[in-house]
Amino acid sequence: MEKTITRIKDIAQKAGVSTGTVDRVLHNRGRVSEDVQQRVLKIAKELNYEPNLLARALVTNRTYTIAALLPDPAADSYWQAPKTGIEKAEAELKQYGVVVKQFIFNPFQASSFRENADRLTKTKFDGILVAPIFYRESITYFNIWKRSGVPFVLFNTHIPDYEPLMYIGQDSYLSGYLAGKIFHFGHQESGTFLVAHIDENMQDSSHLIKKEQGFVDYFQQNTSADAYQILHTQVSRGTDKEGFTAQLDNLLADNPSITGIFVTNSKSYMVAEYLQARNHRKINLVGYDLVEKNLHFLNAGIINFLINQNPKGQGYHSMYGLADHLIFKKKVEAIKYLPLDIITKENLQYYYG
Amino acid sequence: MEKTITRIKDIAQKAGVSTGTVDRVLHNRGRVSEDVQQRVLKIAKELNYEPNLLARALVTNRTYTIAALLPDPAADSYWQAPKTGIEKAEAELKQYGVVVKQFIFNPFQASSFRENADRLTKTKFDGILVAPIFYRESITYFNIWKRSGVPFVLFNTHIPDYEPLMYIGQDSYLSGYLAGKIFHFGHQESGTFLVAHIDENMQDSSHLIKKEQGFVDYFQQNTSADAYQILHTQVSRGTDKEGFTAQLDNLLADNPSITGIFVTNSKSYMVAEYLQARNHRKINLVGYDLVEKNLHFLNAGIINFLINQNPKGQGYHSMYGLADHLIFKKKVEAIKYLPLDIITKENLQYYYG
DNA sequence: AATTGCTGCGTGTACGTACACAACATTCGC
DNA sequence: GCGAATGTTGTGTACGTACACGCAGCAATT
Repeated sequence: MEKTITRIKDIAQKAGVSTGTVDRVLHNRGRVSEDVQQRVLKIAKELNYEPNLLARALVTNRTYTIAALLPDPAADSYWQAPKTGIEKAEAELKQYGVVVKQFIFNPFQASSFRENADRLTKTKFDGILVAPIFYRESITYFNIWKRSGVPFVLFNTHIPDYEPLMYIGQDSYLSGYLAGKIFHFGHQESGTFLVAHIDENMQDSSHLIKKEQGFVDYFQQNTSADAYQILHTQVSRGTDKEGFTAQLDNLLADNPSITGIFVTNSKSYMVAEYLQARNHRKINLVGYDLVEKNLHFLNAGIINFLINQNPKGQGYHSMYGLADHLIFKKKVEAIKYLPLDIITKENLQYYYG
Repeated sequence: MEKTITRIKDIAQKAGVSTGTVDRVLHNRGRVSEDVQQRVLKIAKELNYEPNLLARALVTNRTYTIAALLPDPAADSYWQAPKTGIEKAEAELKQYGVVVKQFIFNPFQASSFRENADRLTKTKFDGILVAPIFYRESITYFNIWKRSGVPFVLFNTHIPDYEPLMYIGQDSYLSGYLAGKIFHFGHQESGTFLVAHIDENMQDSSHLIKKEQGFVDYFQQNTSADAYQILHTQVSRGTDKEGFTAQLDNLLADNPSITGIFVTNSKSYMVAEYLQARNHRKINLVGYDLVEKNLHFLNAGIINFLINQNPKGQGYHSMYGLADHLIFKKKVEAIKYLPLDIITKENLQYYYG
C-alpha cells in the first residue's frame, strides 16, 4: 500500500493544476481561486502530503544566524557542558545553514551580562539562546526581543511570563525532593541532614531555595515528624578556606548527629575536601553536576551521589528547539525538563563525555 | 571567514575540470587521470569539502528496507519499549526512504525465532536489526547474513565474534554492580540481601548471572568480608503463585535477617506483590525495567529503585546506527552502551513515556 | 480604443549531488 | 593507415521544493 510518498507534483496532477499553484495554496500566498484552493487542500489531505524537508532545506538556501548568550566556563566550569552541547548541535545543523555566534558573559557580573546583551541586540539574529541567570537584567532584553519578533529560548533558569519560545532545563524543586529520597533510603530509621548552600552568586538563589524546599517537603510528606532533622547553612562567596573549615567545624561540633550533607549546587567538592581532611567517613554527601572536581571525589567515594540534569543536553536541545521552529516549522513544546539523573561512581561513565 | 560552504562545483572550478570529474574522484570510480585526481583531492582538502547530505539523500532516491527481528511485546511487555523506539526512528527516517519490516517472534520459543529468521532471510534486506536472545539459533543466521554482506545490528543481548555492525544495549555486570552500590548505601553497616532470578526463560540466564556476579563483586570489593551476606534463589517459569509465595515464605523464615531483595529482571513486581501481601515494610526492593506493573509498586513505595537501560533508546539508536551506516555513510561505533538510569518514584516522570 | 491593474495560473530555474551518456583523445592491432 | 578499443573528460537530467517571472483574461481607468 502507501509505499509512495506524495509530492507536490502528484497533488498538482490529481487536481489538474500546476505545481506552482499547489505551492501557493500550501504556503498561503494567495492568488488562487477559492474552488482550486479547496480542491488542492482536500487532495493534499487525502494523499496525506508531507513536505520533503530535505528538498525544502536544499532550496531555501538561507543561513540562520543564532546568538547564544551564556556564562563563561572559565569562571564556572559548570557552563562548559551547555557550551559543548550547543557546539555539537551547531555542527549537526550546519547542513541546514545554521551559524551560531556566541556571547560569553561573566556569571558573577551583571554588567558583563548587560554589555553582551547590548552587543547582541545591535545585530539582528534569527533566534536567541540565553541562560538568564540575572533576573532583572534579563527581562529588559526579553521585552526588546519580543517587540522585534525574535524568538528566544531560555535554558537552565526559567523566567516565565515573557513568552519565550521554550524553556529547557531543570526542575529544582523536584531535584531537591529526589535528594530527600536518596538520603531517606540511606538512613531509613532516622537522621540529621545539613542542607548547604555554598559560594553562590545571589542570582541562583531562587534555584537553591526551591531545592531546599523540595528536600524539606520530602521528609514532611514521607516520614514521621520527629525522626528526621534538617539543618541548613550558607557560605557566601568570598569566604576563604579557613573560614569555610571553621564554619563546618562549628556546625559539626554543635550537631554531632549529622549523618548527611546535601549541597545544593556544584560546589560539593568543597565539602568533600573538608570531610576527607577531617576523615569523616560516615557522613554521606550528595551534590550536583559532573564537574571535574566533583568527579574526583565521587570516584574516591567521598561524594555518594551526584544529581545531574544533563547540562550538555540543555544546550543541545535548546539549539534544536530553535532549529525546529525556524527551519523545520515544527511546533515546539514550551517547557522541556531534562531527566534528573542519579549518578554514582558506578554508572558515571555513561553520562560523562 | 569560511562562511561559504564548498560545493563540488567550487572544487571543479578551482581545478579547471567539470563537476562530473570531481564526482568521479570523490567516489573513486576511476576514469580519471592521475594528475587530475591528485589535484582535485588536494583542492577538496584545502577547501575542507564536506558533501551536502541533504542533496545526496535527495538524489539517491532509493528506499532502504530494514528488517527488525524482535520478541513479541504481547508475550513479555518489556519488548514494547524497543519496538516503540524502532517505530519512532522509522517515522523520522521515512524522509530518507527507510522502510522497516518487523518480524515478531515468541520470546519463549526458539522455533518461533527460527521461523521468523527464515522468513526474513528469504528476502534481501539492506540491513537487519535483531535481539538475539537465542544464542545458538542466532549464530546460524549471523553466518548467513555475513556471507551475503547484509549489515546487522544487535541490541539488548550481545553476541560478539560475528562482526555485527554494532551492538547497542546494556552492561549486565555493571548494572548488578550498581545494584550492589544502592543496597550498600541503604544499609551502610551490614545487611543480608537476596538475589532473586524469577520466572525467566533460560536464554537470558547469562544476563542474569552477570548481574549477580556484578552484585557479589561489589560487596567483595567495597565492604569487609563478614558484614554482608548474599543469598540467592531461583524461581523457574511455570511455578504457580502459591508455590512462589511458599518459596519466599520459607526463604524469609530461614533468613529473617534479609533486608533487601534484588530481582535481576523485570519481574520485581511479583516480589512486590508478595511483600505487600505479607506487609514486609522493611525489606528494600530493587529491580529492573519500567514495565507497567513495576511502576505501580514503585509509586506505592514497595519497590525502592528500578534500574533502567533505556530500552526505547535501544530500538531507536539501533535504527539510527543502521541509517548512519547505510544512508549517511558515517562511521559507527561497534558498541554503544546506554546509560544505566536509576529510577525512583520521584524522577520517574522524566524517563517514562 | 488604448492603457493600466489585477487575478489566476503555468513555466522555468535554482539548490547540490549522482549518474548515464556523449564527446573527444589516445593507443593499439592489423 | 584506418578502424576499433580504451581512457579521460564534459554535458545533461533528475531528485522535490521554492520562488521569480510571465502570460493570459478581464475589469477599470484613461
